[in-house]
Amino acid sequence: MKKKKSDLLTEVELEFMNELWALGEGTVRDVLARLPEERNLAYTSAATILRILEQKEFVTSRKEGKSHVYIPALARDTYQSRTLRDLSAKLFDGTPATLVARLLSDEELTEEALGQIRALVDRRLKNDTG
Amino acid sequence: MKKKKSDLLTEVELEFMNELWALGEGTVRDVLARLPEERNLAYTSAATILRILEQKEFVTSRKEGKSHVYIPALARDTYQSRTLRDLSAKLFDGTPATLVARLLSDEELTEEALGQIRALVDRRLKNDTG
DNA sequence: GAGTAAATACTAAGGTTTTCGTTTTACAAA
DNA sequence: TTTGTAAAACGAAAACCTTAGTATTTACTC
Repeated sequence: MKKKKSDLLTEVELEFMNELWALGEGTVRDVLARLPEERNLAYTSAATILRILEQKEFVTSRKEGKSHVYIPALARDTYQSRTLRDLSAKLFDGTPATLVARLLSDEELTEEALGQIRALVDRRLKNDTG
Repeated sequence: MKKKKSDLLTEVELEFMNELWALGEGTVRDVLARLPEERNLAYTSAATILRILEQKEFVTSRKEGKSHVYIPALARDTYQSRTLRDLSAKLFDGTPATLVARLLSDEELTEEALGQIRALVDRRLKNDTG
């Protein structure tokens, strides 16, 4: 029983997954096209990263013409939750309230964001009765 | 202008910083003693990690007897904020409300945690008027 | 079926992280 | 002053991440 490798994406893997999530699915070229101009990544590098993502089972692929089309194997939501749980455990003593407290204490938080957050909490509390 | 160097702690670095934050300050042996039994890390490994943390300026140190005492160079709060800003940018489209939404959607969130979060938001909103 | 353009597979270099053995240094005890 | 012990400094191996060049395969065209 070898225990799992961390379940979390590396920096570049996340960069690619974000594009795939935005696209729904896509080829190497599709993903590459979405990266910022100044990124200047070789086609083969992009192909390697997607191959690794497939190997790690973050994406699947199907053959279409001569290309592979890559499809996220987990939803962005799911990965967001996983990341937050991990972060909460490692840096916030496992108490999500501390995490929110820190987020709220950020000076740069806009009024709008604050309002949205309050609405979210209210809604969640309402739906919870029962 | 090579600069860069993401400002963020690696996995093991964070593990060590957490112990230093809890201790206030400490020697290699102090930190090592706080790690879980099964961690089984060699003294020299721990010393190396602290040396790296010092080199990256996450900690400072002073000499005391024959040992070095390591002191966090940034507060945990500060690092928590930094991490959340980074995560928000990379995985939540830069909108903290999305992050909170995901956090709230976690099934395992307790009633207590939920209440605490609401209280935090309320307090923040009150203090903001004016 | 052969040629060709595009895609994938293979491989590897260079960087960082994690780990620890060996050597050097500093303090203290005899 | 010599010697013993604990810590620090050094160096380096192993694992993993990022990038990309070269080789091979694929599928479409004539």
